[in-house]
Amino acid sequence: MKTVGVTKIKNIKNYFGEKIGIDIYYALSKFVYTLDEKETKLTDNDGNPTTHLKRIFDGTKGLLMNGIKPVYIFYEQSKVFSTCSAYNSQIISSVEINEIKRLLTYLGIPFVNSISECTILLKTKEIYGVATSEENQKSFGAKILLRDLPFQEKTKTLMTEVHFNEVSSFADKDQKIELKWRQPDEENLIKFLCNEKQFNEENLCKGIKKIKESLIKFRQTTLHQYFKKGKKQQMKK
DNA sequence: CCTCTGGCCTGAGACGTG
DNA sequence: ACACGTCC
DNA sequence: ACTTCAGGCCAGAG
Repeated sequence: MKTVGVTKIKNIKNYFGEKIGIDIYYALSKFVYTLDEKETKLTDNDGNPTTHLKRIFDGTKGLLMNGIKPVYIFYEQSKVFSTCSAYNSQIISSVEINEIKRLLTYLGIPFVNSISECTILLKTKEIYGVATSEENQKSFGAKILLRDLPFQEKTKTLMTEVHFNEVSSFADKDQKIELKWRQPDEENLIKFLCNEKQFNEENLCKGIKKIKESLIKFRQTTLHQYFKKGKKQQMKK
């Protein structure tokens, strides 16, 4: 499919403190697909896959370390056109989805459970843009699609935005959803990932430490961020 | 002679270690 | 730099 | 809408 939107490439540094929505299937797509193809599948002791948990933990860590605040968008996979369909020939099971929600809760990362909530977040400028497939852009109500997200903690410096004029979803003006990014719940993370899912505790704690350091960085620059936002709003007028 | 852009094609993870 | 093994 | 995304390569334009 040909891109209808206008593409802009920006340095990741420009997104510091930015809140963005991420289609959960978009976040999972590549990683789950390629890893599950391999012989060395990642599983817990019962043989249940754990690739989805590793992806979301590592990916979220990477985003936070790059200064981006994610909110994950959950929805019925059949509700929209085949999101990332080539990768997602496999349907992510509801068990895995619920495990991811549990993980996000312990991580202190917000998520919403429907496309309409995503639309509200965009309408109220609670989030800047959404990472999803181009097919879903209109129904999500996203004028800005995000690409090349830094799910890894290193190497990436550039991120792509695709701007669109049209959306097909509209939210009620009065509705508002408040998002909160909390401190990770270390105890429950260890219980869940290490005791139940056989993650290496040392590695996990290192990861949690990096997430906490990122959150401190956010707090330190709150004032700067506030100023930046004000400036942006002025420019729009 | 360049630099840049766009179209076409292709392959598909992240990270640490040696 | 590159190739390879691990991650769970 | 109905096989995606992103990066590399190369031809053609400016």
